[in-house]
Amino acid sequence: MQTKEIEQYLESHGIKPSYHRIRIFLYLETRKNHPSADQIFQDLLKEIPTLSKTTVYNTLKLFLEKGVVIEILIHEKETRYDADTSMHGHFECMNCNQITDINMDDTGLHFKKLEGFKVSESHFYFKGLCPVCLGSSDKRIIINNKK
Amino acid sequence: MQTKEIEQYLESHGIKPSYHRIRIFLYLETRKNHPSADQIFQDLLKEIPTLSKTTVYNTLKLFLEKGVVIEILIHEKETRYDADTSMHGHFECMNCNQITDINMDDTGLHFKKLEGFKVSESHFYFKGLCPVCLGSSDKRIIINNKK
DNA sequence: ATATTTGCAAATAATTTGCAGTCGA
DNA sequence: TCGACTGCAAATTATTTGCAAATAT
Repeated sequence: MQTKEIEQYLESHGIKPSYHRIRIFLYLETRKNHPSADQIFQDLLKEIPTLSKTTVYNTLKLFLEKGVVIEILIHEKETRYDADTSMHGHFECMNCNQITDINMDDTGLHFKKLEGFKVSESHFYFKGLCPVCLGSSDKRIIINNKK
Repeated sequence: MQTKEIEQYLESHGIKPSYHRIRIFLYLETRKNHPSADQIFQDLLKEIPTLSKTTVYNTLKLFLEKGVVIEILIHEKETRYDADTSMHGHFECMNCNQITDINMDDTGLHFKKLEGFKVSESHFYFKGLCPVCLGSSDKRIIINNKK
């Protein structure tokens, strides 16, 4: 997305497109790295030295309320964020902690409506070892990196 | 499960069945209420006044490592625990915060293996309103209780 | 000029850790 | 007796809050 598009996208969701908001959304949009609030803060701080962590938290909270990002509750310690709000799953590598998008069609996953419930969010995630860490010839990193 | 069975179950998973460990496992087993560490602590404190929260945390960590409980990462604030380690989903009501087990067969959910990944855990959860809160004639509680 | 956005510093809350006392085989 | 289990208190860490300063319309 271009900056112009992001402005429109945010506005269409009732978010005034301030400079910091655009930059944070752009970050999520382009990196697609499912970062924590702190990762966003640390990375953007290099480019925007005046940025404060409170603003990151404020912005993420607003984005969440307005539905332009979703929370990924996959890591015990910290919430991760995703600007892709379409239905998809996630995989967290227990070795490198990278989070990968999982296309639902690829998994063949589907489910019917839950009787009697009003479902507003559906999430699914997996944990294990990603192809990169699996393929590593040095298996020690898998053991040593254990949290 | 009887206390005797729990002792055997814990031992078979490499856990020495101390009094507190048995009581905590029994709590999870019988209530099936997907509690937080604090909920377990508060409830058991009434019956075991000498219990400390550290012991609850220690025990849950051990249970997790030994695979007799799973973590439910569905609530942003706190980790919930489940002694049912079989594959099943969860539903968190955004009104009453109750967590309900979802039988995978009921949802028709299934998925094929993820190519190239070594999957050791699969989780899925839903959020929305449960039948009880949906059926309530006083809709205000749904609005007022909003976190 | 007026409402919104930002940011510092302090507060909160879940969880972890260090360490000493206690208990059970 | 000896190592495992327990628990207090302090530390850590992610997140939130109060409020004042900066900014935008």
